[in-house]
Amino acid sequence: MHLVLARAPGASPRTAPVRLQQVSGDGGAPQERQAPAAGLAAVVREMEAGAAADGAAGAPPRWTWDDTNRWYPGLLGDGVRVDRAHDLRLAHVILRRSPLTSGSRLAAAPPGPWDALEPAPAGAPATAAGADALFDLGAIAAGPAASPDLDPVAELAVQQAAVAGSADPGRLRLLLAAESAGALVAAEMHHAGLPWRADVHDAILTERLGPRPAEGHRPERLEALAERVRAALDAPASLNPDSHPDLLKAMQYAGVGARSLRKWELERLDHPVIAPLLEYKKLQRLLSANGWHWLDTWVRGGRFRTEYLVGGVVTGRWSSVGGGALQLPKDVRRAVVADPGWTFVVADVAQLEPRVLAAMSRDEAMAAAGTAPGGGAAGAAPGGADMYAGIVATGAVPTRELAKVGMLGAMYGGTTGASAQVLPRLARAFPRAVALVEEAARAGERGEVVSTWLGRGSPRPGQEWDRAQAGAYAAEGGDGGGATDGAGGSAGGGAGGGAGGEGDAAARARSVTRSWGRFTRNFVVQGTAAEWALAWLASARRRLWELGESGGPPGAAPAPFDRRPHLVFFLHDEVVVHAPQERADAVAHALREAAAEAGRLLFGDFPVAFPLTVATVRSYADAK
DNA sequence: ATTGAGAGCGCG
DNA sequence: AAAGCGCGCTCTCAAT
Repeated sequence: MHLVLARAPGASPRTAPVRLQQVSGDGGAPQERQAPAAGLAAVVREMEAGAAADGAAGAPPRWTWDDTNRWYPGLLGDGVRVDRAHDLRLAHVILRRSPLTSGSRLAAAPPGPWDALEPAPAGAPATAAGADALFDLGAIAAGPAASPDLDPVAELAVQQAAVAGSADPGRLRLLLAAESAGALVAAEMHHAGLPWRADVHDAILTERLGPRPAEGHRPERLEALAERVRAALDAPASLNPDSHPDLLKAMQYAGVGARSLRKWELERLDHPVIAPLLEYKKLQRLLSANGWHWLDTWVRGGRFRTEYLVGGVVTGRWSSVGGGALQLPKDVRRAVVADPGWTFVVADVAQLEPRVLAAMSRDEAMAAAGTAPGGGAAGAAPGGADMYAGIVATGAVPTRELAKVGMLGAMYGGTTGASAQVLPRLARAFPRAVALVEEAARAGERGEVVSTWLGRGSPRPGQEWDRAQAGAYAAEGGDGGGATDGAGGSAGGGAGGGAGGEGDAAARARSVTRSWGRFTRNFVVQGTAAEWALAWLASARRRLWELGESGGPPGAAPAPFDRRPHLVFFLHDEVVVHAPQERADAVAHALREAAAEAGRLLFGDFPVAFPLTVATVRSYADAK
């Protein structure tokens, strides 16, 4: 049963009463009640509790709202958790683009307000500086409420019709439920925050950079390295190592022979400047990306809070804005320390993407390589913890390293080097898996849309692709026609190709075409892996809650998680759970069960394993 | 002063 | 070791 939340008209959006409209499946008129804004949490709490008390008879409502972040943070602030949700904004994006719903009224309609809806922020950033950073990036809508002409009940009906009339309602229902559960998880993780010891972080910085300098000055270790770089190049004190053009010129003058300043390129050179320069770059990176300024901006009250953008990547992966949360360097993770009496349970999936590829292509030989005892049964994770070793065991390739680069090449579209060399052997051993990614690439090259396992559609190629195709036979270089770039933003990156010579046009077209093929090739795998991860998250969230409360005094975690294990971090194929120490084993078990459930939800009884590596640690850095 | 690009590196 | 996918973020520099 869907329970649709909307603001009643009048007053300010913050204080207006809330309409709760109960939409049953039979198409009848919704039953409605109202709650004062301040009393919403109590109503929700009561309905959730009532459903739980009813047992199997009363399933909890599916809370249906325009954007989870417009409603749920306030409920969490009042200590209220909900079991299920339907996020209309996220669902709309999926249904708009899915090939499974291409004939629906939703997909046929011109872009409307639901397409224009920007994601709402989950909560106030730690500082004004943080707020500026968020809004400057423009990724987050600052407005407190969606536009009033949004009718969530009507939108829900349109969405339900699109699903019911689709080519595969079951998959779409699963996808939409998983996406919405992800939105709940994201809001809850923002609410809880990632435990962060500012004092430990500061100690890391001081140890590596020297004491925190005055504003506008380099830390002493960094300044010393800059001086060594200048000395090795015979460069004046005015040389700023952060200025690439200047540094490159100085290196040229000194005969270093560097073409760029990339790390791996510098590493192959032999010159006295290389060692201090690499060290300088490393420390400068630490300072600028995760230094004291980062600490001041993003950590408050012992927690780091970022803004997760569910579905922020076209493939369905999450992105984040604020603090570079999904790029936390390994060595900085030492500052992620569990509260006293609590611990972290860190779990990640071994080789998620190739396993997903094996399952979606129904390649039993490849799936077996991920379950065979030959695949390193030594680890704590049961069931073929190392798929690459399993591939070696089949005899397809001689070494683990080749198995790995070969599979990555197959999934990314590698055309050179070792990965291309072993591709034929992988294709012979695992014909179905390789055929699936090859077909996705060909479809993309033809300009077609491809789909994940559950039905998330890839974006259509943009104007760059169109222009390249046109340019291939007519190198006139006119102004590329206005490319209707569907709602939701484009994925196409890339350089705007200028008008070039005729001979280049064909080559450029080939390059653009193949580039899009690599994108669609990877889309089906990365996107399906993201779906598996969503299902894992959703299942883990429910199982963790069902573990119940621990005894003893509440910890530092905020309600409703103050006595409960809860998710605090998610990184594509990895989760971190913050848990009372004595619950660690139960949490680990719940995460493994959730992984198995995710596999069943997506792939039924197809025999593919998703083994986890699980570690119980005080600091995140100790997990790997 | 603000904006946009390119380069580079962190993560999966 | 460096081709091939997806991101966020910082720094500098040129253009506005």
